[in-house]
Amino acid sequence: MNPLTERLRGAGISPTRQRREIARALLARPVHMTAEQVLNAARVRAPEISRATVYNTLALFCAKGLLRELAVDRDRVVYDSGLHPHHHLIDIDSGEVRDLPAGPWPAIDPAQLPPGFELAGVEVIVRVRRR
Amino acid sequence: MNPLTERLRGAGISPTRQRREIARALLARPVHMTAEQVLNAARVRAPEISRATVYNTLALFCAKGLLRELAVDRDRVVYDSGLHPHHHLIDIDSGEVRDLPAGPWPAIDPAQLPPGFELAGVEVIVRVRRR
DNA sequence: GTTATTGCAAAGGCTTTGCATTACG
DNA sequence: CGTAATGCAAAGCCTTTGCAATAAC
Repeated sequence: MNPLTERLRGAGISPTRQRREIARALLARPVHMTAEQVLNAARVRAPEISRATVYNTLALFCAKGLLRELAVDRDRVVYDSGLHPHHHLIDIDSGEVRDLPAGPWPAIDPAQLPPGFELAGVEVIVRVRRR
Repeated sequence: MNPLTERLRGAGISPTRQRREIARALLARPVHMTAEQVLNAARVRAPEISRATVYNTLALFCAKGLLRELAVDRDRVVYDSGLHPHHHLIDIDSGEVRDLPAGPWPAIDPAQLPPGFELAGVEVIVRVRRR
């Protein structure tokens, strides 16, 4: 039926009304959104949704691999629904995030890691400012 | 005289007692420290130093280019006194930060940036976990 | 009917602010 | 002396938590 609902089910997540609205805002296409933006977007169709539910759901989606959390800087966190390997270009003044193809940087060779560690992820952030 | 004091002067920073203690903790060698760690370290020799002063001073040192602020994740920020180009390896469980040589990643070609933007910095974070 | 999910409001943690006091040149 | 820096406590912001009400299966 609804592909988003199926995606939630596939990830082992009960597709409640609130979660479906959050998924609609976030998972329909690759986007970068703050928690507040997600709340506002979800409230368009589900006005009663609470901050707590948004935060719970964002953490749940991250844990299930539907989202990535991206620490833009000390006080900006965005949730990224682009699942393909990619990096980020960030306007340091506005906080706007844009995707970069993962191409320019080689993958990490796991053998180069310190002994006893395994790779959990690589994050590349290119910060720019308007000239 | 004192090389750290001279460095502060060279950066256009009045070397007050508190700032000298913060510089001693942070700038004497390349380290990664949280604001709280800086406060504790500075209080060893300047017990009256306040959180507000530490935060003010960290922001000042960053603005003057003596430090870089590194957003490890949503709730971990460290200040990095390593000034040479380098990237970071982070234990996602402990938050421990280690430097990586900048080598494996080529420098960004400024011509590749979107028009109207200039490069402000590149951050590479390799996240690992204990196996 | 049970169990999971939600909403609310309060609590939390870290950072910033306002302002009087103190140190500095 | 005049300006800049500091300390304190309060305020802020975003996020999490506790718990009763609600919805899902």
